[in-house]
Amino acid sequence: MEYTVQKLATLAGVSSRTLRYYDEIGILKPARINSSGYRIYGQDEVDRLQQILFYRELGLDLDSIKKMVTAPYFDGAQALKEHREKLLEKRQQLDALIANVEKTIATKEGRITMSDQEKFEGFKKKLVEDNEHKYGEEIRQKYGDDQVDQSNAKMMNMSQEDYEKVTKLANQVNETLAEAFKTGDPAGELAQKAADLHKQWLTFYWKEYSKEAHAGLGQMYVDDERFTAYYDKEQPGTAEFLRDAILIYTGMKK
Amino acid sequence: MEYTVQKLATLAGVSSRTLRYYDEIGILKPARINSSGYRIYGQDEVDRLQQILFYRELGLDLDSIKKMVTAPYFDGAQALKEHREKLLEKRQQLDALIANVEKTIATKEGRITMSDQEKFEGFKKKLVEDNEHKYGEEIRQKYGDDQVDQSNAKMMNMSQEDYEKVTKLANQVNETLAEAFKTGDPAGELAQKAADLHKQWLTFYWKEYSKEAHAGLGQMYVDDERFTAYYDKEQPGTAEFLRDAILIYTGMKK
DNA sequence: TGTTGACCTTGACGCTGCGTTAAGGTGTAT
DNA sequence: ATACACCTTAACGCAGCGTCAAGGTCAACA
Repeated sequence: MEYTVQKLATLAGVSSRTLRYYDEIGILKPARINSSGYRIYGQDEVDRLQQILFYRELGLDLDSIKKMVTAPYFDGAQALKEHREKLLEKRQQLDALIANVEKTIATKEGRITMSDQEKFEGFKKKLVEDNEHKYGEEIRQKYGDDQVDQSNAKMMNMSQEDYEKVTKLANQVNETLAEAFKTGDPAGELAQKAADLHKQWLTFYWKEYSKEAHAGLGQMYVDDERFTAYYDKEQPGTAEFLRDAILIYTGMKK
Repeated sequence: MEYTVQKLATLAGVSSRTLRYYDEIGILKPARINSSGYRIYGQDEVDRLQQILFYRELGLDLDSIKKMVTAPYFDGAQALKEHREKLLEKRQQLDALIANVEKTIATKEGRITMSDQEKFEGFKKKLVEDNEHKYGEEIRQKYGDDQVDQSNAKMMNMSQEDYEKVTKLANQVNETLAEAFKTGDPAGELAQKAADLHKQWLTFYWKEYSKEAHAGLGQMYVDDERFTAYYDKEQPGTAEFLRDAILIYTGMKK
C-alpha cells in the first residue's frame, strides 16, 4: 500500500504540512517521488512516522527524535532520561511560578492598605535585593556563611507588618543617607545613623549579622555598577559615601 | 537621574535589546530621545520596568503585561487568575508527560524480549486504538456507555503479558481477515472467525462488550477514512468486508 | 587634534514547529 | 470541457528576544 501526503497524514492524524516539514528537515523522507513530483510513502515510512509521533508525544524536540530514529545505535534510554530531567526541572519552575502567582493574587485581593504605588516601590527594592542575592555569592565565599540563602527564605516569610517595617526602614536609610551625603562627612553623626539604619534594614534579610559581611556589602555597592547606579541615582557618589560610612561604623576604618 | 539603554538595562538586569524591543512593541517607551537619537529613560520608566519585570517573572506574556501596566482600571487580579488556570493546566500536562516518559524508560530498560520492531508495531496499533478512543465519542453517545473511558484506563494497566496477548490477537485478526477477504464471503467461516477474534481483541479495551457497540465500531471503520485507510492498507475493501462480517456475527444482519 | 574604544542607532535574520495563504500544476469524474 | 480535489514550492507569521552588521556619537587619551 502506498500513500500520498494527505492519505498518510489522515492515517496518522497529522497535517500534510507537517509531513512536508518532516521531509524538509530530513526526519521523514518519502519512499519516492512520482513523475508529477508527488511524495509517495510506503510501509516503512508509516512505521517510521509512528515512532516519530510517539516520541513527539513525549515532548521531545524533533532534533532529538531525529537522532533516535536515524542513528541505529543511539542511546535512546539515555536521551529519554535527560529529557526527563528537563521535564522535572520545568515542573519545579512551574510550581514556583504558580506559588508566586497565587501569592500575588492573594495580595491583590486581600491586602487593602497597599496602594499600587507602594507595592511597586516595594518590588523595586526587591529587585535590588535580588541583585544582592545574586551577587551575594561573593559575600558567601568571603565569609563562608549561608546568610545569603537564608535571606531569601526569610524574605519569603515576611509578614505584611514586616514588609511595611522594612519598606519604611529602607526609605529612612535613603533619606538619612541623602542628608548625610550633603554634609560630606562619612564619620559624622548623620552618616553613622544612616549606616546604623542600613544595618537594621540588613538584619531583615540576613539571619546573622557580621561586621565583615556588612563592610563587604558596602564595598560591593561601589564595585558593582548595578548597586552604584541604584545608590547614585539622586546624587552621584552616594554609593562610595555609604561604603565609607559603613567602614567607619563597623570599625574597619577610622 | 537619567539613564541610557545600557544603564537602565544593567540596573534592571536585562539586555539593552530587550529595552529596544519593549520600546518597539510600545510596552515601555523612553521618556525622551536626545539630539543624537539616544533613548533616555527617567524615574517613571524605571518604575514601570520593575512592574513589567515582576509580571514577566510570573510568566505572563508581554501582551497581557502591556494591558496590566497601561490600562489604569484593568482587572489585574482577574488576568492573574486566568493565568493561574493556564499554569495549572500546563502542570497537569507536564505530569502526564513525565509519567509517560518514565514508563517508556522502564520499558526500554526492563523488557528484554521486545525488539524495536515489535515494540513499534505495537505502538502503531496503539495509535489506531487512540483514534478509536477519540472517535469512540460517537459510540459513547450512541450506546450511553462509559466503555470508552474505561478502555483507556484498562490499557494503561495492561501487563506485559496482556500486551503480548493483545498484539498477537491483533495480528491474528489481520491475518484471518486477509484470508477471509479472499473468499469474498462475510458470512463464511473464516470471516466469522475474524469477527470473533476482533471481538476478543476488543474486550481487551472495552470493559463491557455489547453487540450494538461492536457493530457500531464496524460501521465506523467504513465511515471514518482513518480506519478505512488502516484496514484497506493491504487490500482495499477490507474495512467494508469486516463491517459486514461483524454485522452478521452480531446478528444485526443476515 | 586625531584616534581609539565604548557606547548608541536601525535593520534584519535566526530560533521551534508548524498554520496559513498564494500561485500554479495534476488527476479524475462528470 | 469543466469542475473539484489534490499536489507542488515559496513565503510570511507566531514570541521574545540573541546576535551580527553597518554606521553614527561621545569621552578620553596621545
